[in-house]
Amino acid sequence: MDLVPKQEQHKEEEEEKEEEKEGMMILAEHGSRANFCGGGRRSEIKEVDFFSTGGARRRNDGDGDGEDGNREAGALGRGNTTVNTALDLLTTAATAATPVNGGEGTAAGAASDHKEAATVEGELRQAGEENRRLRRMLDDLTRSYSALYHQLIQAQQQQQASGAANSMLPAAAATVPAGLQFVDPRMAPAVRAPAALDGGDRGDSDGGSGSAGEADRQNSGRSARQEEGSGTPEHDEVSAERAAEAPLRRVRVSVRARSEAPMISDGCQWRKYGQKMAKGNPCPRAYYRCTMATGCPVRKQVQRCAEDKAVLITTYEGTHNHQLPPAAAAMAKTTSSAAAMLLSGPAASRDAGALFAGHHVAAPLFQSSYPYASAAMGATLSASAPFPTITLDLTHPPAPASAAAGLLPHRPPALPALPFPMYGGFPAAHRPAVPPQPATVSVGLMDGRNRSALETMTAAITSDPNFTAALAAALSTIIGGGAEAAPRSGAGASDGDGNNSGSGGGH
DNA sequence: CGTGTTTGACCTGCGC
DNA sequence: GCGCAGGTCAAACACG
Repeated sequence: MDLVPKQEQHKEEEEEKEEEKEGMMILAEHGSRANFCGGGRRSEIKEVDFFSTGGARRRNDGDGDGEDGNREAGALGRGNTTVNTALDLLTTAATAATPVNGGEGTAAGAASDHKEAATVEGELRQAGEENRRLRRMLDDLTRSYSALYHQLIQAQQQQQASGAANSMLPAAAATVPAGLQFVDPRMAPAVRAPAALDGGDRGDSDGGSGSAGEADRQNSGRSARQEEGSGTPEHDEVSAERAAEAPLRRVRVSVRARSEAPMISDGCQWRKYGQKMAKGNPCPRAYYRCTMATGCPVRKQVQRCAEDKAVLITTYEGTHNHQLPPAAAAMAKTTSSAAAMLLSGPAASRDAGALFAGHHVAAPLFQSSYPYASAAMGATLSASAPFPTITLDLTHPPAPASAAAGLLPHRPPALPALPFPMYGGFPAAHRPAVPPQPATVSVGLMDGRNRSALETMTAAITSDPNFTAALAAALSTIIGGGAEAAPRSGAGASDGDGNNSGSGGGH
């Protein structure tokens, strides 16, 4: 009901944001304007909308080389796949804090604005150069990946040819190499699972109607349990089937990011429905459900990391049964891609579960199966969680994919901590190829605690070309697989801080 | 007054 | 069977 006016309001805010996006990165660098410690419940800056989709274009436009941002992003993809991995960081706070042109009229103010504009322009040029460098690096990585992939396929074919009669090999391993799974998750039995996370697909296919209830039943723990409780014979088959699918359906995507804000923004509207103290963590865990549509089963948990309270852990579960705003869709793409990577290797997932059960470590599954994705995205798999959970760690620059594959020479690991890594080269590329633990402390952003969430988040994402590369790779696994049409998944990142105008949640 | 948050109670699964 | 922990519900409360 209230969605319409709120959306309109949101639209207006977005327009304002559009105007201010250009300066976001610079603002982040300057840092001082972002106020993440708002006091009021409503006025507090709670969101870090780091998956908004328009800013890169603006920045690229500002680059002045006449190159369209979309084209730039398109270069990230290979062939016909256009993957816009541009990640924008913006906060409502920063937006609000950004001075609005006009109104002041004082000469000093005008001079100051002019000076700032010049500074911004310079920064934008630097950003443009950085973008070009990133693109080149991405191209290199992509080429290297393609070469390796083809080698893998050839090796696989040779293996199959030589060992065709050898039935000792597990079928999956013999026919679907991990790399292939990554490249084309559709070939894996669990392919539907990522689609399950991808609410957008369904929403597009059936308009999101009619499936909401089912999705809710599928994703609501309580409802699912109640449903499974009916033990009629004819339910047994279904139950068994559901039992088999349940783990896939319950896949969760967790996003770790440094943020002072109580929640990170993903463009979705959330309503808090519970809060619990989790064992082993002094910080409470908040439970949110999506309120963008009635009965949307998507839920998320927000909790601060026990080891580092500056790290915000957002876990998404479920499938949106409605259209998502661009920002949310972008985030959804990311998380659904991550889920796709996780689910495209069911055998690997099980292996990981067996190998790492109870240890809560990053399963090296991704290092083995998805060297690029894992190394680049910092994607880790937690086997200790009740459900398969893939974690996208944005708290520190992930290991370089190319380095992980031994494609690029290692560089000295120690680099001076830059105030804003985005403009300081690629610190991420200098990190060890394989992080020892997922919970390892950020290197490049080690001193980011004192920085605003915007700055750290921005740095975490934008400074890391491998992250975007991995996103491109991950998205490419979805694109063409039916998820491309409008990949929206239950991943959003955030927002909720109370500004949500909930339409009433799922009950 | 409508909407969202808080918070204690309740339910369920799991391990011992 | 019991206790613990995770997850959810819903009444009470707060806010605009």
